[in-house]
Amino acid sequence: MLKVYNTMSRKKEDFHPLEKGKVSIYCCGVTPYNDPHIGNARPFVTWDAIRRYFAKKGYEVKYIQNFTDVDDKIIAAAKREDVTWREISDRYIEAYFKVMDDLNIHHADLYPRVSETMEDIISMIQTLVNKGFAYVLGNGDVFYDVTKDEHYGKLSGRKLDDNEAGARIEIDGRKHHPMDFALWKSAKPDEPFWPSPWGKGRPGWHIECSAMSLKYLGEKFDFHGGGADLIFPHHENEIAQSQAAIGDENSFAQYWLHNGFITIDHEKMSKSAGNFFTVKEILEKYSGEVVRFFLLQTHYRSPLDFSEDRIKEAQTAYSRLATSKDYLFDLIKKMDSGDVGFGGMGSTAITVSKAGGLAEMAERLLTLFYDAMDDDFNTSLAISHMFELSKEINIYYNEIMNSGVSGINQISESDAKIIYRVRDVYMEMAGIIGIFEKAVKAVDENAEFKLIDDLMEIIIANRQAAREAKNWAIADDIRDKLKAAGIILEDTAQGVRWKRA
RNA sequence: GGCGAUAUAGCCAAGUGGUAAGGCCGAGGUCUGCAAAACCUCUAUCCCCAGUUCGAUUCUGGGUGUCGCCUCCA
Repeated sequence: MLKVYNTMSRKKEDFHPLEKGKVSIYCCGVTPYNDPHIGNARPFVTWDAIRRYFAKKGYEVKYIQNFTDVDDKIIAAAKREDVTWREISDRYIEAYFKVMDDLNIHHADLYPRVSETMEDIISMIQTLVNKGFAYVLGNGDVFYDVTKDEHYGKLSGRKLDDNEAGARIEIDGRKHHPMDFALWKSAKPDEPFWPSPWGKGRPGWHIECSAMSLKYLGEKFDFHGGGADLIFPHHENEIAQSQAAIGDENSFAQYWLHNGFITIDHEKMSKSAGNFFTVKEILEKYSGEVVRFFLLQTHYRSPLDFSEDRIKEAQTAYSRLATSKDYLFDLIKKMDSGDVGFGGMGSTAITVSKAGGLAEMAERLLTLFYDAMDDDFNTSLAISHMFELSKEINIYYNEIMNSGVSGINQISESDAKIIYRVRDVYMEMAGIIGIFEKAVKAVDENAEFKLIDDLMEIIIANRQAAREAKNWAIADDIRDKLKAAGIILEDTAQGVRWKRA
């Protein structure tokens, strides 16, 4: 049974989908006004792993993620650069996709934008006004009236009176209650605007997510997610306005999931504080898969400190897993190309299966992997099971490579089947974590990679000749130069392996 | 001030009422022309105090530390 931690109840709950076999997810997206930073990446990587997991379990997943493309910060950026707000939002939406693609993040089923959802937003505000949950000021501003909402504060656990004490914001005297929030803002000069029953203006923050999720997922859907800082006020307000508009306090999202923050030197990273790393700059030194792996090595709700040391560590750990993957594919490549002489029926009978234990281990670890994911998507624990399988694969690989006089010629047919199965298990785990996709694809589908593959064979063969002549200077020189070029050679008792750094 | 998290080895990080996964780093070893990779061995009693219990790191209460939200923020 899948359990998820629901912020609403502050505990883990059994997950029951609203509709059998289907999962609907709304994840708060970004306001596209600058390059996404590593903190932005966390929720999207998290949700990507979650939806991959649901898909793997056979659910039909519907995943919606918005772009808040009408916003103060976008307008401000546009003014700074003397371009239109749309240029800014288009530019950074593009930047968003570029970076997320590098992180192997599957695209959402839909990326609604505020600017394209205006009618729905306006009609929702109208409903709230009609029902008496919102009031219109003389200048055309519309506010949500929190005092009309007896359930207000149920997600964040806040009471209306508690919030005033330490609030450092200047209270807008036109509001009926300090916690009232804007649904519609009348346009100031030089600002983009849309016509509405209350005059020219644009939506306030919060209402867009309500309108979009209801439009595309209906009055009830399974998950709503985002960063922990969105709990209040953003999600609180979404709940308030949505449930008020629908008239059902059990409507809207059923499970609220919030990821923890990324910190830099244990301080919260934030754009305003200036202590942030964009994903782009991290990707200059580390692959998207490593960044992704780094994020998933910690449970999504825990805080996560980012630093050069941490990401380096993740890269080393990732390489370890990748080595086992390479071992498996190496074995299979040899088997498929006929380098492996199968023992045939006669010799199979006298060959003790070396892979038997591995097969058992793989199945057990796969089960544990799923158990971990079932426990509130514990990718950290799930990955640890992958490491255990990795070790078993390495042991088997070394054993089989060291067993024959001429390398691997000891694989019985039954063991071969096991190797394929272990490959599938290992790649299934990797597929949920979302790693080993670029490299695998590259070899299969990329002609240039095939070429490099062939070239490497030539280089290695020549270097081997030098080694046989004990010309270590040339052999080492070739290895050093390849390393400088980004290719690592490993001389083993069973032959030479190469991989990209 | 209100609300909410969290405290596990040198570092990172899971987890359980019955003496603690995994990763990184470090030490020694196997293999090896060297290097690398891989493998083997070694490295914790879980912030403090009190309580519940046969037994708590795991539950309860208190304390302390750290972090976050209450203002745009993933």
